[in-house]
Amino acid sequence: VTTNERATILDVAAAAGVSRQTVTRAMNDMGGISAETKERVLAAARSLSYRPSRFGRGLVKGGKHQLGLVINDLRNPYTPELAAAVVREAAQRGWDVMIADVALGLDAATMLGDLASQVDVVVGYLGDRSAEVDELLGGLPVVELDPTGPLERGAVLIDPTEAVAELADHLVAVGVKHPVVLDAASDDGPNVRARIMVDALRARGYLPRHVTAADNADAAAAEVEGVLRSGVRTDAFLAFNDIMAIGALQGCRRVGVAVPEAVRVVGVDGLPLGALVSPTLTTLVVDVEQVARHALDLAIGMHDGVLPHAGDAVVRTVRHRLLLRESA
Amino acid sequence: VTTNERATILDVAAAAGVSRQTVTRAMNDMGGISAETKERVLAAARSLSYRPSRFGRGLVKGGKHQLGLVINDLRNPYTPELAAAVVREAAQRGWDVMIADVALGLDAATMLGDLASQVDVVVGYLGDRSAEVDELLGGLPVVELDPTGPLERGAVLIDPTEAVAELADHLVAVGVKHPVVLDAASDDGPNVRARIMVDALRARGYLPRHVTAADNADAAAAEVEGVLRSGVRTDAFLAFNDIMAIGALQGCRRVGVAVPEAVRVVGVDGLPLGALVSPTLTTLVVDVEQVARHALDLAIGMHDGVLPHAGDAVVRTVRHRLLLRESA
DNA sequence: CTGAAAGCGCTTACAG
DNA sequence: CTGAAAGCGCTTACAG
Repeated sequence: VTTNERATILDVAAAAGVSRQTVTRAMNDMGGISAETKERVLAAARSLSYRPSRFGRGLVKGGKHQLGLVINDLRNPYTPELAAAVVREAAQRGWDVMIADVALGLDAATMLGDLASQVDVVVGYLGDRSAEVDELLGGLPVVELDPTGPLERGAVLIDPTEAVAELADHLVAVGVKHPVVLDAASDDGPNVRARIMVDALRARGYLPRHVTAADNADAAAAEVEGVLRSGVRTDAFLAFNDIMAIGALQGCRRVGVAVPEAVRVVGVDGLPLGALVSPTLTTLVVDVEQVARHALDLAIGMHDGVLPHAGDAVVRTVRHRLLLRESA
Repeated sequence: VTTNERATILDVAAAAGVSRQTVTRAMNDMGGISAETKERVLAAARSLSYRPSRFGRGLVKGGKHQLGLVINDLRNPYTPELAAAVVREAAQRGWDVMIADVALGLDAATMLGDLASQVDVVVGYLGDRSAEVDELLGGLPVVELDPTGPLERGAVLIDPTEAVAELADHLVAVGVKHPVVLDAASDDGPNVRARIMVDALRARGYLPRHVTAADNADAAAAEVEGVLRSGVRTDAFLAFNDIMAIGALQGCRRVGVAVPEAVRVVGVDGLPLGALVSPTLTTLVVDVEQVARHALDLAIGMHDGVLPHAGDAVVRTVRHRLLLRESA
């Protein structure tokens, strides 16, 4: 029988002239089967391109748990750091992870709904989709990473407050007078992190400027170049993240301004990349391993019913850490 | 009935006092059900934390196809570029992708065997695991990316030959006299790509040195520093990849050697990162989108039986492209 | 609008 | 060493 359909265990059994459970024994190296029969069955399986259905098998054997990781763009250097940490942490606990990259230009709602039907829990950056997520994910345990909206479910907060305070003290100590906060442009006004920076600087007597650029190195470089050429005195840039900080480094270079001598530059994230540029980048490091650990703790806890996964939010907090390198 | 087991459709049916297919109707927004009943069922489902089994559903509905992506380390900057391209390409064709990172320190054999039972095809970097893969993956269609061993299955080759020739011509044109090939250290001797570089240089009358360092920026920087301080005349480094090239840039900086004036540096991969360093990095770009497209073509072709997936190797080739920037 | 029956593809006891 | 039966959790016709 040559059809376009995928072969099933019964097809193999028929082709080999045995029963289905003999096929199971052969396919799964189970013993209780003669070498000769086994060979015949495997040959039949091969010739039919037979592969056990993961659904049939999963239904009876249970299958491994699957975690859905929602991310925003794998090409944003921070993302793979986080994804790698989640994948590793999950693997250690015997969970598989399935990645949905929402920045793919495909319909995000469809992707999430689709993911929901494949996995047991969801972890990730929901951003402004946070609201619609509950419907799409239909009661699935969800752990939101660094949520921007209200806390309605499991969440891992990433809190820069203390590291920013430490950074501000450092800037005071090295004599910075005119810092600028270089924020990522957003429709909703200043990002929380930028506000925290501004507040910390104000608390120390500064009158920081707040400028914005698109969240990439080129735009940041252009903005920094503009600020430096504008004639307004500036001796430090606190960037929204490392990529923008690296753009700031480029901007300084173009204008011929020395970092850190004339202008100091600080990023956020702690990407390995920051150690590869020159001058090396001072930054507020996120411990992604810790983020991943908390996320998995919460997700699995909710999945197992140890933690509530509706109503009250269960929250863990990870704090940034100031890493002084050459640029500030 | 409060047990630790996961609720099934029958539990919900019982709790709501309806039949199982009424539960199906409620859960799947199917109509043919009164608003009142639906609400009662959904409430029961909620209170039992009921979620349809993906196996039960998949068995009858078929489920989306899943592609297993085997990669070596998400934190290696090239990897997420590739992974993002594969995820996007797969999403466009309606396939889900599941990632197995073999560099996780977990048992690779277990991971692969595990992956095999979850997916319909496998795509990825098998490296020296290539040999054992057939057993682990049990007849699954496999597309190997940039294989190092013999071609035994689907494969996407990434061929630098032409770009290296072009690069060598360029080096001649700009007056390079003493190029060094900076290879990634390996137990099996020089990498193929390094050999191609050496050959191309020799063909143009050079007597290139071949040095090695561990495949990371720090090791490359140290090696380059050593070469430069050794007194042996050197005016170009052809690195195994961009990360090592960026290390070479650091090495030159430490010794106080100007790039590209005194020494030229070239990488391979075409990472976005190369545009962020100073000087910007000349490199041999891999078109990861194209790699992903070919990989999916082959994988899906093999899966659908259009392409053979045993015996003859089905191969596609992607060529590097020389991208001249500041460093060479 | 609701329910009884059949079946998706597999594995796990249980017989022989 | 091999096979007949039951069942995993769901959905899809088919009746009513």
